[in-house]
Amino acid sequence: MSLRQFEYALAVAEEGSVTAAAELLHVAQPSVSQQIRGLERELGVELFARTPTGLVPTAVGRAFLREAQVAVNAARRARATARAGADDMVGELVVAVQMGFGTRQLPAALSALRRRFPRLEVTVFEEPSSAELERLGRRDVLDLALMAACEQTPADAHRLGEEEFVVVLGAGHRLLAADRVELRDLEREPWVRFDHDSALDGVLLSVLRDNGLAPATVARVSQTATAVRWAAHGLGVTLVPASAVPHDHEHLARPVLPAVSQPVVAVIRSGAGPAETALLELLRKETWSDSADFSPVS
Amino acid sequence: MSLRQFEYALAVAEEGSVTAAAELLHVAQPSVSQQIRGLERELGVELFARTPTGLVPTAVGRAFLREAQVAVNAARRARATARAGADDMVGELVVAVQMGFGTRQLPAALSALRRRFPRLEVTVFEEPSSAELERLGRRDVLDLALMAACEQTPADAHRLGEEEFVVVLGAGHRLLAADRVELRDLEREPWVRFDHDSALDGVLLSVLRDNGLAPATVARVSQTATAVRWAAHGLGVTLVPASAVPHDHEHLARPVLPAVSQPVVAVIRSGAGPAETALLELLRKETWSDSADFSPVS
DNA sequence: GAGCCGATGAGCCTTCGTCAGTTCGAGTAC
DNA sequence: GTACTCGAACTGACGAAGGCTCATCGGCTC
Repeated sequence: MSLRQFEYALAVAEEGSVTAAAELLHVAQPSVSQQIRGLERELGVELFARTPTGLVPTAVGRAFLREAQVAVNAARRARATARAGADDMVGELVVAVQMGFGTRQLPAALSALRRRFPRLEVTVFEEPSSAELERLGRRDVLDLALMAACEQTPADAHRLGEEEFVVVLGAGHRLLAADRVELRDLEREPWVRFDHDSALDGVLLSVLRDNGLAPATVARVSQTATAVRWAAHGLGVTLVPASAVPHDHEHLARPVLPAVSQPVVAVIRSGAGPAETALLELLRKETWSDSADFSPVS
Repeated sequence: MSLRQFEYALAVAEEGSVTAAAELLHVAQPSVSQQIRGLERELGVELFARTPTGLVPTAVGRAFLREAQVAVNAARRARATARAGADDMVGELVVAVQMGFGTRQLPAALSALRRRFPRLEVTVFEEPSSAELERLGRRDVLDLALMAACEQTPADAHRLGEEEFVVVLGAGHRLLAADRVELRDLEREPWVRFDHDSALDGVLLSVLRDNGLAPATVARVSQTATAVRWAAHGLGVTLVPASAVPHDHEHLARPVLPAVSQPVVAVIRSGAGPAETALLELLRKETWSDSADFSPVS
């Protein structure tokens, strides 16, 4: 697969035909046709249905093209970033956070950090997958990564505590009467889940499987704030790290039985400066694993 | 640029040398060296510094590699999505939302939609840029897109209303005493901004420029929930669509003078089914442009 | 001096493009 | 109903460009 193939396929989807796409791309029509065929052959699926008037994306083609668009956009940003030069990077702290983790702890630590380093500038990436964070960390392109520990976590990772998972229910939900929710009581509930292959969706699948359950999916989202908001609206229930629940939704969140939690670690860049090490210390000082807060309130 | 070059560069960053990366990639060492050189030549920048013991990413190289990793990850997901087949797509509604827009309206509309179509499953993408949403819409890979109107908005877009922007201040901030905030009073404030090239960052820059101001950047984030939370913590101030502010943070939000707002439109897929058209009608019924809510509360 | 590293040049193989032509389906005229 | 035309995608041949390996060189460290 190549970016060229992605660009050709996206052009075909947009223009509706190979011929029109070829004109747009300033290549001959057989070139586009061959690239599309080659891509379909490599993947073993039909991305487009052939009609007498042109090509139409299939359902799997559309799903594919959404990701292809992400790849092409990232490549364009990569080029723009490189061309803009390194001037933007001076004095910057680059932090990546696994989605939903440290949602309260990180801003508190950064506030304190800013008092020590008033000119500091922070860029934060919120990643869906701890595997991707591990990869970014290994490639030394981050200053600090905050993630759930997993089998690829390097030995020099700094353990911060535990992040407890809670289920968020809709306002008026019958299970809000109890302090905690038994997982089996969620058997027939529809779920607001996270994107395919994301770590948070993996946690949900793993937890449900261990309790002999299967999720009925009502929605897939990419951000924890969205999942919590949609669950609060009653679209379904969702399982998220406790710190991802805003204060005004805490009354809709309940710990689950059996309890679900994950160890949280920070990985700091080799050769890190004073700001990174100070942030690490400030994160250590934060409170982790605060499930005791999730009792019913008046 | 190609995915192959991205993979080679990421491998070099991870392994620390061309030779080790070549072994990992099962190609000869000159192949990796040439690909890296070709990439640097094409971009006109040095992504790696040469040392006697190997290559080390430069600051611009690290920024580049972060985006390269996003591209490679998206390509991997594209392949996995295609190979998994179309079975996952049956009965699914794919919605893309421009970051920060319709944050309250969409879940309310989806709740009502679910009452009419109980088996409906929704996937939502939250995109940073209206240009990317336009592109996805033109490529017919979405069922419904919700975004700020711009010059590329197609003529058949459905106008829903206005999204008013508000500034979020830290608890105890001096400007909270007033009903509204004059932009010029924010002259020396540090800003929690959004990612480079994102639409929300574009709005901020445009608004400040029009008022003769320049932002002092304290942080860059990708999600509106994060920006609001960090502003509430006092890390800086942030400018977001009003609907992105959760209820428990409304007391920290103020409309700005001169007022900032953007028209919100929905674009529906050609040949859309009953669920899509019903969602559109439900979105029309929601309340847009609710800045009157943002007065001080006891 | 030995070993490790990246870079260079030559040669070979693969990929991508164009060109010419073919096939197929839809629409139109008779 | 048949024949013709048009527009589209696909196929095969050929040439150019890209990517790979192999051999080698230069620089640095120990």
